Amino acid sequence: MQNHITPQKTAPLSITLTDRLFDSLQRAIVEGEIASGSKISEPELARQYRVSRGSLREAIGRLEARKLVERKPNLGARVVTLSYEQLIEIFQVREALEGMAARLAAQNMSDQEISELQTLLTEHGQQIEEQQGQAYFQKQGDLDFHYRIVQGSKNRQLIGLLCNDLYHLLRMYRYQFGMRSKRSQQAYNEHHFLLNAIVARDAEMAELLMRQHIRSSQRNVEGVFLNLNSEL
Amino acid sequence: MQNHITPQKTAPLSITLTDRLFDSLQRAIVEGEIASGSKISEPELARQYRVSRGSLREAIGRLEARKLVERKPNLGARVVTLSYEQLIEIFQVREALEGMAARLAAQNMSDQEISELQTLLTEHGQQIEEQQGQAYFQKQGDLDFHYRIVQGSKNRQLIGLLCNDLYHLLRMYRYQFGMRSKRSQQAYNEHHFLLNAIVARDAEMAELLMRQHIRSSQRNVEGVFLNLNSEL
DNA sequence: AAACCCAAAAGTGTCGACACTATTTTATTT
DNA sequence: AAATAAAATAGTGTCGACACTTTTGGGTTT
Repeated sequence: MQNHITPQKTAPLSITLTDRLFDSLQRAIVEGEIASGSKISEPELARQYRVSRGSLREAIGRLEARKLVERKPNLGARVVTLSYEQLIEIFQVREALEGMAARLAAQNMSDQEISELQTLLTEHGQQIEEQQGQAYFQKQGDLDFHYRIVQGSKNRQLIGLLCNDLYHLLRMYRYQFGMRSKRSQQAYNEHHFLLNAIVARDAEMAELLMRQHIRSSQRNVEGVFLNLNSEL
Repeated sequence: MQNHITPQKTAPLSITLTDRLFDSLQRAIVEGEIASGSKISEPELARQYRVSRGSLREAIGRLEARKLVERKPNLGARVVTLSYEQLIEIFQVREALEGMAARLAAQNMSDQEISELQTLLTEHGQQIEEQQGQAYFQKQGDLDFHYRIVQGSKNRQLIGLLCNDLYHLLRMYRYQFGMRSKRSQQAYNEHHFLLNAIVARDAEMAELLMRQHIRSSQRNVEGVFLNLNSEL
């Protein structure tokens, strides 16, 4: 029984409701709209999003798989609570995975992709000179750069782990702790070294430099946290 | 408000149906009971397991998150098809993650845990001498050893990624391709070297040895596949 | 007033039914 | 008979309802 009054068949965007719900919720959680550590009430959220509980539960299930919420049987789901310890854990995993990604990228990126990455990095350099202090673009730029290298690894397991699982958690930390680093110039330099290694197809060196880069970023975060604590 | 009459509070057997379903399906898929690459019919499976489709769908959702099945909107879910390329990808991720795990384990394992691991390894050595060729126990032993080191890293992100995501996929390959390695003696030696590094609390060396160990295992698998192809 | 118990309310887990989409089968045209 | 179109079938996506569990609130006892 096809309804011949609905001509919007043109949009095979049959993206499922659960998908959209998942995206919305993920964004809301990452950006702190739904407070970290808060309990998630299924009936309430279902009303709020005008959606049945069934679909909502499937979306929450995915959020759980991405470690954005924790669920206990018969008790419900809570948004994860961020901790300094967990952030360090994430940095350690990133160091391992992105180090490998850089190694593989040095082997597997196409010349085309590499030259695009060079262009991107040049733009970043200009932005840093022009607008000193505006950390917003830098953060985005940093993410872009890392993102491309991960893609360049051509390892789909790796890509999935980093882009689907870890990066969202990391973005959540950035939003909620508002980490504004003053090391954009330093980070830019490190990106440059790393890219040089990739251009030279030096996999070993690429991994080394990526790991140093991430450790450096980690130390920066550690410093911020120490300062924060000393201010209390 | 302690209830001194209900001591069985210790056993919260309220494990949800979806949980059990997920476990059953995961086992069935990993062990090949549900053929790799085959389509999953929700109504059929629901009848088979005497369960409603709703619960089944939640379980399938989790399987998807663990990359054991792939789902396309309105088309349904299929068990992932294993490929040589994907197996190599998994080895690369393992090398990165378990390398880091070994590094952290060298720093964070308790003396108690280390000595237990030494005991375990000694048992493995005896088993190898006693029953040459019985690769079953060796495989299990290898998994035990790696499992403990990952736990020893004390990094919950890392533990989750390896034990919940990757290891099941890896077990699936083992079941379906029946990889029986003839290098149990070699693997045992490598485990021993690695453990020595951990005993010495040499994190750098532990990571290096773990990575070599996994690469060695990877080369073994590559060899098996090449032989397989030359036999066709 | 604090601790305990019990009933009411709210929340989660599970189910069956309906709506819409994709596939297969049947019917029609050339 | 092959190709196309239409109808029937099967499958997935979404929903509302019921069952069971946990929490809440009020009433009783010490």
